[in-house]
Amino acid sequence: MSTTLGMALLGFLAREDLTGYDLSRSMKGPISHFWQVRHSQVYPELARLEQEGMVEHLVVPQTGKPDRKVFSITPKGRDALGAWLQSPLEPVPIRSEPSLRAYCVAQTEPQGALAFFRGEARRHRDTLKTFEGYQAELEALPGTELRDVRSEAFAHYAVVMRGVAFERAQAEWYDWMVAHLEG
Amino acid sequence: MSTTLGMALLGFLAREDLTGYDLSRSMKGPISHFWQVRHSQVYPELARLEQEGMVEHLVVPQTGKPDRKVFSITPKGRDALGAWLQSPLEPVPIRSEPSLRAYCVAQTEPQGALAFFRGEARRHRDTLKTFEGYQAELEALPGTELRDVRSEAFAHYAVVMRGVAFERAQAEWYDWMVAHLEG
DNA sequence: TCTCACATGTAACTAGTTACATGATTGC
DNA sequence: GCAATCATGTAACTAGTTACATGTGAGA
Repeated sequence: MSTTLGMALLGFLAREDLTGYDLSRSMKGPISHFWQVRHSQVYPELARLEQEGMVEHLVVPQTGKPDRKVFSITPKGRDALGAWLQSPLEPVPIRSEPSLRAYCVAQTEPQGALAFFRGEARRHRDTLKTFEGYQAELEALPGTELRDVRSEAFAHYAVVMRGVAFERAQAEWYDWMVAHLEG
Repeated sequence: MSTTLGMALLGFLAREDLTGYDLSRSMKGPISHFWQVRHSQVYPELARLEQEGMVEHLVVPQTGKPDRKVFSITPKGRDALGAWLQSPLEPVPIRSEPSLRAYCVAQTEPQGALAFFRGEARRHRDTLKTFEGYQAELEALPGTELRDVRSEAFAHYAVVMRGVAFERAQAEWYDWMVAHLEG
C-alpha cells in the first residue's frame, strides 16, 4: 500500500541517498509551497518503506549526535516510483476555505469582508512576485538544461511555473472580489 | 474552538433552517468543487455546535423515517460566523500531488509521464468548460442582482469565478508540461 | 424486484498536526 | 547565556475517510 508521502520520499531518494533529517529539510525549497513534511511523519514513513523493501539504510556512526541512518532506494522502490508517476491521479478533495468564505460573504458587513479580501489579494501578489523572481533567475541561467525534461533543473522549473500560474490565478480572483465588494 | 466545517455549516444555516441531511446535500452544487462533507461528519459537528450554543434544533416528527432535526442558527452563531468571515486566514498547507510528480518527472520515462500529464490536461479543460458554462448562465440572467454583493446570486457567482480562474490555471500549466515533455 | 431518496447515527481507520524527549556543537 | 543546527524518535490529538447499522416509501 503506497502513500503520496512515501512516493515523495522515494522521489528524493532516487536522486541521492539521504537521512530522514535531510529529507524533511529537502522539502523546504520552492517545492515546500506545494508539499510539506514534519520529521515526525518522515521517520515512521521511512520505517514503513523499509519494511516493504522500497528503501534500505546504512548506519553512519557519529560522536555527540545520534548516528546517521542514510537511506537509499532499492530497485523495488524505483519500480514503485515509476509506476506511481505514470498512474492516474486519484482525485483528492479540494478544501478551499476562501471559497466557503466567498459563498457566505452576504452574511456579514461588506466592509469587514473587504479587509479580509484585500489582505489576501496582497499576500498572493507578494507570493506571485517571489515565484516570478525564481522564474526570471532560472531563465537567466546559461545553457539549455532547462528544456531537458530529464534534468533536475527542469523539475525545479516546472514547480516554479506551477507556483506562478496558481498565485497569478489567486491574485486575480482576489482582485476581482475586491473590485466587486468596493462596488 | 471553531472549525472550518462548523463555520461552513453556520453559513448555510444563516440562509435557512436545515437538517443535517439537508446540509450534507447542500454541499453538492458548484461549491462542492471546493468543499465536501459526508453526513458522518455533519451530525457530530452539529452536535458540537449545539453544545456551544451556536445552533439549536426542533424535532419534526415523521412516520416511517427518523424524525427530522431541523437546525437553526442562534444569535451567538451569527456573531461567530461574522467574526470568522472577517478574521485572517490561518495558512492551511497546500498538498499538491501533481507538483510532487512534476518534481520527480526525471525519474521515469518521459513517454509514460506524458500520458499522465495529457490526461490531466484534458480533465481540467473539461472542468473549465463546465465552469465557463455556469458563468455564461449566470451572466445571461436578467437583472443586476449578480453585482449585489449582499445577494445569494453574487455568492454563487464568486465561487464559479474562482472555479474558472483555477481550472484555467491548471489547464494552462498542464498544457505547458505536455508541450515541454513533447519538446 | 431492485435501487434510490429519505433520515439518523456510530465505529474503525488514515494522514496529518503539535508537543514531548534527549543531547552535543556552533555562532551571536 | 541563548538560540539554532544537527539527529533521532514517540505520544496524543484533529479532521477527515470508509464502512457499519437501521428502516420506509416511491418509482423503474
